[in-house]
Amino acid sequence: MAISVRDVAREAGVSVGTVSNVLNRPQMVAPATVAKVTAVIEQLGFVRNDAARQLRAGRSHSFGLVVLDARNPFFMDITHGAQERALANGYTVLMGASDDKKSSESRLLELFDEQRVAGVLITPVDTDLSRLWKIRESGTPVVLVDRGSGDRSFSSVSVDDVEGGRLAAAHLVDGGRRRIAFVGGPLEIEQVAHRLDGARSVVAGTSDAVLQVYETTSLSVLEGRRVGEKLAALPENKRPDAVFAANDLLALGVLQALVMTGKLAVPEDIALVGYDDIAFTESAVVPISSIRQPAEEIGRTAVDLLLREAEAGADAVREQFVFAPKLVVRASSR
Amino acid sequence: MAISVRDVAREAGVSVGTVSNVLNRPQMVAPATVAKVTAVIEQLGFVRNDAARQLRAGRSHSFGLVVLDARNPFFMDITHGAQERALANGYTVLMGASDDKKSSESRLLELFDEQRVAGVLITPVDTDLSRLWKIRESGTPVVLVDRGSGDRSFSSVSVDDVEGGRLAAAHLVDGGRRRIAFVGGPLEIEQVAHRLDGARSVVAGTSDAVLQVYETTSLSVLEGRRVGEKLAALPENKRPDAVFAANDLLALGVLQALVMTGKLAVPEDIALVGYDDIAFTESAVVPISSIRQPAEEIGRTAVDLLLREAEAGADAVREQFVFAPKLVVRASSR
DNA sequence: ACGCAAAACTGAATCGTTTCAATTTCTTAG
DNA sequence: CTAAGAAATTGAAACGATTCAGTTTTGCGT
Repeated sequence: MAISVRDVAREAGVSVGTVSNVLNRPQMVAPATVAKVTAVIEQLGFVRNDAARQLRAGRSHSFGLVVLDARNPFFMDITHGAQERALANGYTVLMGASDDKKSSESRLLELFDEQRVAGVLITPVDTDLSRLWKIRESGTPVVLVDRGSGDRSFSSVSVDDVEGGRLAAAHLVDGGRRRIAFVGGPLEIEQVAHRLDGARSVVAGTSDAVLQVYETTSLSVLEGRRVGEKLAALPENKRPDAVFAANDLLALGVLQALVMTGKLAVPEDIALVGYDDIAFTESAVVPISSIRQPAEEIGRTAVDLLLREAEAGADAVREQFVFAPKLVVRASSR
Repeated sequence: MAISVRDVAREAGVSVGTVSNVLNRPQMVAPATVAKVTAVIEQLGFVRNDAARQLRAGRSHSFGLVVLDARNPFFMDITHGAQERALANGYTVLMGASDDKKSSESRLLELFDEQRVAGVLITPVDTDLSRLWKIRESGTPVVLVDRGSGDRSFSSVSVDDVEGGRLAAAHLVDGGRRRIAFVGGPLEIEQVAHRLDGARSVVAGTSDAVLQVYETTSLSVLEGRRVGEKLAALPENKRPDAVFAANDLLALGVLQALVMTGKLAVPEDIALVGYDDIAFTESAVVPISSIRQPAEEIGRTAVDLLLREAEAGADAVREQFVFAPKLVVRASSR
């Protein structure tokens, strides 16, 4: 049914080797032959069969990307950056979301393994990286995304989450807030834990501020709303005067809940700072202050590291990229 | 380097055919043999090479999905729905964004062609479907997403955009608005044109309402902001008293601009209705009324149609699914 | 015209899985 | 215990692009 190089070769009166050369190294083929073969390819509507190429090559020219949440704009931006850079280098990106579930993560890695991807970009669900070790041992480079590699055993592109937490908390404390609620979870997610650590360190450095943790089961708008409602129901003397949310979806949810109950004003009664600085924080009921991370840049850099490792082979140097987070102040904490 | 069925066969003391059978039709193999082979697979860490499978099968077990904008939550939701349904049927989804560009669309289709995808799901950039005809002729089923197939020549899953436009305009007119601005574009995008048509028909049915079109170059927050600023600068007698935006990103942008200039109140001075009902409209400065489309459902249904067509082969019946849009009223038009 | 190196081209072997006709082994009725 | 049929297993062929050692053609200096 489908046209193969063999058909093209026959029709053009050359050998399959020559057709392949026209496709892959045209400079090694006489111009006239290139023209003839190209014409036949066009005429017959020949399309390379990538499966056959990959089989022969032993590797695909795709990277696998595992993110935590495909519907979080932050990860979409990372994906976008990665895709752009990969495409520019002749690679394709297969993206999948783990939704915080180890099982989905495994399933995706399994899938990528079957595809013999040229490399894996991943924001791991937890700190257990044994699976990734195995993958790398089998010859597939791995780069950690939005997550540092504690012992530097993996290349990684991340943002200093402890510093981000510090920035957020310091901003709130400097603004006179004393009862700070940290909303985020699950705490197994390293990024969340680090942001909390950063905030804790700032609060600990004051004489009178306190920090209370409201752990969530996921980093979603819905979870944020749930916590927001709980906060709104608190008596004034127990109620926090500031909320630091571990990401913007949570912040958005908290804000929605506070605004809907109508009794509490942001930032007057409760100040609010989110994390990631996704596009939608800017147009929220009350524009939300946030900690900005260079999402697209993270994606691009991660692909760069992957390309470098793929080239260098097994003895590649691991590189750790750590971007600095930036506080963006908006009405929610002014 | 990598372990192949051959290695497994040798180690387990059986033939490659048997290993393959264990993998694909275990019920045809003696239980003891299944156990032995499975154990060896485990022990050796054998992972199927998907390229080889595909090559043999002639088709991959992936679907290709082309959306207009990967960063628009609406399309993310469609993707999510499609992915979910595909995975449940043992398929994988390759997603790519055309960003409204015919060239990117072509590039993606080319890529999918090389992968010999089992089917294509696409929201076409324009009305020229000739490329898709060719793809289908070559044996790959195609389903149009979020876009009807005028002549029913393709299976499609869409939402009645004309009706959606009508709902939005009727709501505004019923609310006493008379000078309605339609913000959206490019008008080549069929969905945008249809929404405009719907709105037009409603306005034409009144004696005194007028509709003015502000065409945008894309359906983004930035473009919305641009138009919003223009609107805000208009003298009161030329200024519309309502805006119908072709999607929520635009609506969000318009809202941002209006709120930022601080002179115009929504909905008092200008009412606003968006389209898609993405999650973020609810938490906007002023919660935005919108036309809801069942995004995930669209994705799921599209995959269903694809599966059905793939099974039926060339003589498959084309099916048109048209969902009804729903008006969701929020503060921006109350 | 001749020799020789460079350029162009050839085609069989290869990648790893699945399939299927052929063969071997197992069951069971008589 | 045997024959026939079922069940289990085998292994070579096929999928289609790429590679590379080997062969043919071209171009050039003398």
